[in-house]
Amino acid sequence: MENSVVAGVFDEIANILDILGENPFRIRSYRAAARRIADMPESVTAMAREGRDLTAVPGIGVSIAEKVREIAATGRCAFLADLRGKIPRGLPELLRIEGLGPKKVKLFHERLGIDSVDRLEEAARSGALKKLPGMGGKSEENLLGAIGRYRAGRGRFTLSTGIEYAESLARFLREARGTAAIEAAGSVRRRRETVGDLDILAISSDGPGLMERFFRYDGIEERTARGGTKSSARLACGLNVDLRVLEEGEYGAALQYFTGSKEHNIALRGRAAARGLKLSEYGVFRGERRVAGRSEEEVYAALGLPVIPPELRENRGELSAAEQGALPDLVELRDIRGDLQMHTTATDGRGTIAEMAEKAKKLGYEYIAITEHSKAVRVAGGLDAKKLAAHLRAIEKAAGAYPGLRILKGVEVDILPDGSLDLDDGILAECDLVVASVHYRFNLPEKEMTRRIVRAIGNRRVQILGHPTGRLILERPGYEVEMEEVVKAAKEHGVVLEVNAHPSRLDLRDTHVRLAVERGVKLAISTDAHAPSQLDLMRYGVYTARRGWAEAADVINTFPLKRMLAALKR
DNA sequence: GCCGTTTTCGGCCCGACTGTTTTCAGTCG
Repeated sequence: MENSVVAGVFDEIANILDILGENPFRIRSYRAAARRIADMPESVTAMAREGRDLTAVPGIGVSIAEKVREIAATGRCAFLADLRGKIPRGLPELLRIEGLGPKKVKLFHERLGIDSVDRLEEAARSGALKKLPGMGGKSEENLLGAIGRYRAGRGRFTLSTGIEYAESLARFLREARGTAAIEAAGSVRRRRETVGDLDILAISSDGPGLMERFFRYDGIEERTARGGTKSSARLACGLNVDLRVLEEGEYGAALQYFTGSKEHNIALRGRAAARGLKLSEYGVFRGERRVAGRSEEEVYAALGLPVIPPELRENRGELSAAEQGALPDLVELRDIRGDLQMHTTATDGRGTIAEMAEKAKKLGYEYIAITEHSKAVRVAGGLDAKKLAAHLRAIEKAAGAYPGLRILKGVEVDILPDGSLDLDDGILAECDLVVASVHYRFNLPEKEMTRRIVRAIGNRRVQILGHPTGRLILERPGYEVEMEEVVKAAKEHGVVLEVNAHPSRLDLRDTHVRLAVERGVKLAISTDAHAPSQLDLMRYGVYTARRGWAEAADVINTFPLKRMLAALKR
């Protein structure tokens, strides 16, 4: 069973306990455990079945370990079933509406019998809500807006959307007079796969002027707050942006604080407290005196640590690694020497071989691989053996025009439902590079899907496993597969796992990258480009690899050609 | 519910903002 499912159980428990008005610390424990489990690279139910000690996992104690074992054994959780009976089915969903927390959900239900988004909207429209204590016309109005946004599913955005707006806003604001620093913090800076909003921090000698300019930004739809140090707005795309103007002496502390993650900050604050210090967004304090805050270097140094790269700040062991001087030397975009998955007009790509090669040259690459779909992918016009053979010759011919760039003759062959490949051995043997991927029959039971992929990995022609879970961020979850088994098989057969750099895929995801790195399995960061411009998406794959603690040595397309080819051998 | 070089009991991060108040509750990050 996927960890996200187990995490979902504990999140739901937390939500219901929250509405019931339970002890907030007990609720926090369930949420912390849920988050911890979702982040674990190993399958927690598998650990339970193997009889391993789950209480060794931080955040999991006797009670939650017991529930995990129950879920692993029976697929259900009696405690949750019991809780569900205590409140109407629709209440937990209401918590997902912006500005609505457990107290109000409870109040609305007790006083007006509201148990669904529809009934909530009705009550808001009829003016019934504003008569309740603590509510008023403004609250009602805001709630209606939030319901609309919730319905539009505008909650989160892909990292690329977040980064594009963050960079555009920063460029725009940098032009304001008196702006000394401008930077996006938050999940964008940590390069999380999705972002909920933007936190932009600034130092300015003219705060009001900067706020003024902020509200003149083109994409702004609505001003939602305006204060001396903080203003907020919602962009037309639905993204919320906070702009904070800070003093020089607190900028580093604020950058650290607003970059998060929350979990990293909590751990860091605990570390501060243990040293008789207090850490807040205003600095590191000993008593009343600020001892650090100007820069992140200063803040971390005051706590006896080197600066931790933002991508690692998830409280997944980065603090102890930093303490021991064992932080990884993370892979960087400039380490990348080539791109090992892309498509051309021969199938569903929108660039010719020559156009892809031109773009690769501009990026300074030493090599690329053209990896066309195989015939099972009908919608993409996948190639059969005969057409692929012709295409391989076309690649050879085109390659002559690019002496400094090695163009590998590749294929992205489909993994059929039984784990066999869509093309036979003869034609695969003619390719320099075989990437194998799943493109249909996603709904196999986990065991079968795992068998399917593991069998493909066992095929001696396969060198890279493409987008290993098949997910599309914010659109569909990946297929159910035991990643532990996949990584194990990859290790055994010397198969490389792809980190697909497309912002909607980022697959392997960060926690799976970490698992692969820990097990010594090599990675390839590939854009899967379907147009020349998409070769620029490489940065997102690098971010994801960094979030998984990958170093250049873990990523084969940071190697020079000869060494890269050697790494593909199996 | 979790956790422990001060604790196996008694803590658990902490401050800003909003909308409602007449000193604060709820939500958010």
